[in-house]
Parts: sequence; C-alpha cells; structure tokens
Amino acid sequence: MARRERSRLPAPERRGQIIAAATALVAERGFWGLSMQDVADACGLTVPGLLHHVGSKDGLLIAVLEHRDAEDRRAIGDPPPSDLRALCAALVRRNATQPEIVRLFAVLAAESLAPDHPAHDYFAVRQQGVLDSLTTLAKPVTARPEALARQIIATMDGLQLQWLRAPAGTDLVAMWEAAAQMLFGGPTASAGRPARSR
Amino acid sequence: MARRERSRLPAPERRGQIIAAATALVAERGFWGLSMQDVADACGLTVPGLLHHVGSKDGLLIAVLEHRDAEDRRAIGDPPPSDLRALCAALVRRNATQPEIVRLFAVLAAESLAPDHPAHDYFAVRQQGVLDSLTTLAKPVTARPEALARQIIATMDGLQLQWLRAPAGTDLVAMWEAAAQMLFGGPTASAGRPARSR
DNA sequence: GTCTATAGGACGATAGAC
DNA sequence: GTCTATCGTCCTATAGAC
Repeated sequence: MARRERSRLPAPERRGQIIAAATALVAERGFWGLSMQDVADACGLTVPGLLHHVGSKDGLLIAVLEHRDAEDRRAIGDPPPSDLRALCAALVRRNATQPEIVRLFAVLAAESLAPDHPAHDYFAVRQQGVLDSLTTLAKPVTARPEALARQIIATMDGLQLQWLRAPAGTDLVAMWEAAAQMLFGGPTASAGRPARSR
Repeated sequence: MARRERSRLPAPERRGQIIAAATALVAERGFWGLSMQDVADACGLTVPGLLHHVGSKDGLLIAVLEHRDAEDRRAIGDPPPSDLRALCAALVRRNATQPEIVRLFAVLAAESLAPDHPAHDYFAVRQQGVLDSLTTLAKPVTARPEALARQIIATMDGLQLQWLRAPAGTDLVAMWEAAAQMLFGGPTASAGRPARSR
C-alpha cells in the first residue's frame, strides 16, 4: 500500500508551492470560503504541516498578497512607463495572460470592503496608491487628472469583471482598446508591441 | 428572567424581515461567509425556525436576489427612461442612496465568478441582460453601441467599488457625472436638477 | 519539517413536539 | 410557526513525537 508521497521540500520551495495553491483557491472561493484543509491537500501536506509554514489562516492570505506585490513590481519594471496610455496598455496586456490572478484581486477587492476583513487595510492602501500614481501621470494629459485616473481604474476593474464572467466570448485587450479610444481619443497609438516607453 | 422576545409574526412579514437581515449580512460577508445562525439571531429566531421559511441556505440567497429584482423593477419604472444618459444618471442617483445594496451586488458579483457558486447563473444572465439593454439604447448614439455599453457598465461598477471603499471622501454622483462627460461629451444635459457643470 | 492526535467550536440540516 | 434536541461534518489551532 503505497504511502502518500510527501516529498519533504526545503522551506522556501514549499512556501512557493503553498502560495501558488492558496492563490488558486482564494481566487475560487474568497478568503471566507477558503479552507486550510483544501490548501494542505493541494500541497500533499496535513493541516498542521501547513500551519507550520504560514502560522495561521490570516498569515497565509498575507503571504499570498505580499508575493503578488513582489511579482507585480518585477513585471511592471522599475521605473514603470511614464506615459499613461502606454502604462495602461501594458497592465491590460499582462492581466489578459493571467485570469487567475485577476480573479484573485477581483474577489478579494469585493470581500475586503468589510472593515474586519484581513485584507481590508491592504486594499484601502492599494486603492489610494494606484489612484495617486495614475493621477500624477494624468496631469500632463487633462485638466482634471484625478477624474481621469478614477475613470481609468474603474474601467479596467469593470471590464475585467465582464471578461472573467464570459472569458470565451470576450477579449480583454480588445475591450480595453475600445475603451481607451473613448478615454484618450484617437485610435491605438501605444497599444502595439514596441511599448518600451521609459 | 425575561425570555427572549419572539414575536410570532405572520409568514409574509417574517419573510421580509429575514430577507432584510440576510441582505445586510451577505453584503458584509458574502455567501461563503454567511452563517444561518447570524441571520436567525438578527431575526430573533432559532436556526430551524429560519430554515422553516427559506428551506436552505441556498434558498435564502435566492430569496434575497429575487426580492432585489422585484424592488429594482419597481424603482426604475416601467417603461424605463429610453435616453441612455438619463437612464444611467437615474441608476447612479438611486445607487448613491443605498450603499448596502450596492455592496450586496459588488460582493456577490465577484464571489459568483466561481462556477459552483449558487448565484453564478443569476449573475451571468443578469450581465448579459444589462449589456443587451444598454447596447440597444446606445445604437442611436454611436457606431459601436456594444463597446459603449460595456464601458458604461464597467465604469459604473468600478466607480461603485471606489466609492464603497472610501465612502467618506467620495461622492458617487459627482464621480459618475465627471465620467459621463468623458463618455458622452459635453457637460451634464440630463442629470436631473440643473446641476451646473463645473 | 512533518507527523498523529485531539481540543473545542461552528456549521447546515433533520426529526418531531407543541 | 417555532421550538428543543441532535446528527454528522467541517473548521482552525495546539501539543508533542519523530
């Protein structure tokens, strides 16, 4: 009777495995619907084994979000594009390749509206930070940079929800391109490959 | 020792009370985070008493959504405004007065992206229906009615999220008005009271 | 670093009395 | 229409062995 394979990984790799599994499960059920048992099963661990690595259920969520932040910084590049339209196009193109991550944020963004949600503060800070960044970039473009920034963020968030609900019938990049034409005017200037700004 | 007051309401009123309590709690925690015990407590009932009225936890959610649909139809009026911009402004003005309902939809819309969520089909049908309606209304306005409809829906959904996360610092109607000027052009024509541009 | 064992609740749902 | 009592399951977390 073959005993369940339990490969005894070194801590950092195990942590990566745990975060990957948790990312998928949180995207699926949210934090309230997440079960430590399911995460442990997905990693071939028992629940106490899992808790040894992340401390608690809240700790697991925080690990997932911190990992996402690190990945995002890496992917966007430092410094990020300084042209607003090019930056948006780059973000959308990247999001279109990873629906699971987009869903993670969509689900947690809504769930965390509750003040006692463990990611409440994280998303409040994040929303303000993104708004500030885009507002700064919008200053050369319009007389009302904050209004434009808010609308860009809203459009991206909203289009992502439509896309996630009907991924077969919709193309996120095409939807954004259509929206960008209305927001920025003129047909696609910066949506193409080059996108090297900076 | 005063026994808990348990007023033995007639069924229809009790049902209304249950739906109101459940609406608030689902908005707060989502469906996965909802506990029948909490709903029962909020109504001065025991859990079996609650189940007598709604059958199951899924049944409770369905009752909440059906009640919302009925309320919405009542509020928008029949027939609804046939001018696209006026209809949007009316929707936004109404939503601004009931953040709890907006949050209910925001949380369930995200949670229900999971195919096995009890409201998955409800939101899929709803999204398509809203898109179809707005697309029809957009036909006189633009050469690409579906793109405009999608962007309007995205903008409303996204702005609502921003508003719910920082209700103190933001005004939903003002945010929409700014967005509408970019989407439809020109300052406010149909937003209700004169609402001078700015 | 991972396990077994278990504590200690909360959960949704059912049966049957009143 | 609402109760009491209870079932069986799931949950997070801890203690301590290996």
